Amino acid sequence: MLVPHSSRWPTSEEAAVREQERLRDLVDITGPGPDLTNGGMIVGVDVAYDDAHNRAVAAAVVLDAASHLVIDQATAIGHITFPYVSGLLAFRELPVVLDALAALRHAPDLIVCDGYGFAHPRRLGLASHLGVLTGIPTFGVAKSPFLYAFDTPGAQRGQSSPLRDGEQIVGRALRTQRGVKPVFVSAGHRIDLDHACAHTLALAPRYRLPETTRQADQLCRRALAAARA
DNA sequence: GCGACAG
DNA sequence: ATCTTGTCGC
Repeated sequence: MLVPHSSRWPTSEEAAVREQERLRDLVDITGPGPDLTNGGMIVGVDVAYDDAHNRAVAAAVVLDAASHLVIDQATAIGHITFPYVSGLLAFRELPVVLDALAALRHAPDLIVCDGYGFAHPRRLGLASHLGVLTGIPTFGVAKSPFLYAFDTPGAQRGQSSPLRDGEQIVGRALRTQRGVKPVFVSAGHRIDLDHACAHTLALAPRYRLPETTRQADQLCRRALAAARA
C-alpha cells in the first residue's frame, strides 16, 4: 500500500510532545468506521525488539473481515531510534510499522493496534497517531489499563465498563472471554468506541486478544528470531 | 521528592 | 517489550 513518508520523527522528548499536540487536532473519533458487511480487509500490526542489536521488527497481517483468514502479510526491520517512554510509544514503534504497511499489496480498510488511541495523556496514543498518518480508520486494544481507572466488567463475554481519566471516558474495559482479564479498547481515528469494541469482540471469538494482534505478534517474533540467526 | 507508567 | 520452567486446565 502507499504510505506517505512525510511524517516527522523527532529525536527529543520535547519535540515529540509538540508533534503530538500538533497531530491531535486532526483526530476524528466519531462515526461507524468502514462498512465491512460486503467484505473487507482488517490489518493487525505489532513490533518485537532486539535491544542487544538495537533493532526492531514490525509485522502487518491482513485478515479477511468475514472469515478472519490471513490474506496478506509483511514484515520490516529497522533501527531503534527512540527509547521507550510511557506516552511516547508511537515514536518508537511507528516508523518500522509504516515500513511493514508499505510492503502490503493493498491498503486495508481498518487497522488494529497493540496499545492505546484516545486513552492517552494528550489523547494521541499510537493508534490515533497511525490513523492520522495513514488516513485509515484505526483503534487500539491494550492489555493493561495504563494510567486509567475502571470497574471490573461483568464476567460474561461482551460485558464492559468505562475506562476513565477523571470524569472523562477515554475507552472501555471489554471482556472478550469468560473468566479472563478484560482488554482495554480505545478509539484511534475515523471510528468511534462502540464500533471499535464491536470489531474487537468479533475478532476475539476464542482468545482474549483479537486475532489480528495474535497473528501480528507471532509473525514479528518469528521474523525477529530469523533475523537473529 | 518518590513511585507509576501502553509496548 | 524481554529474561524464563513447569504446571494447571480445557
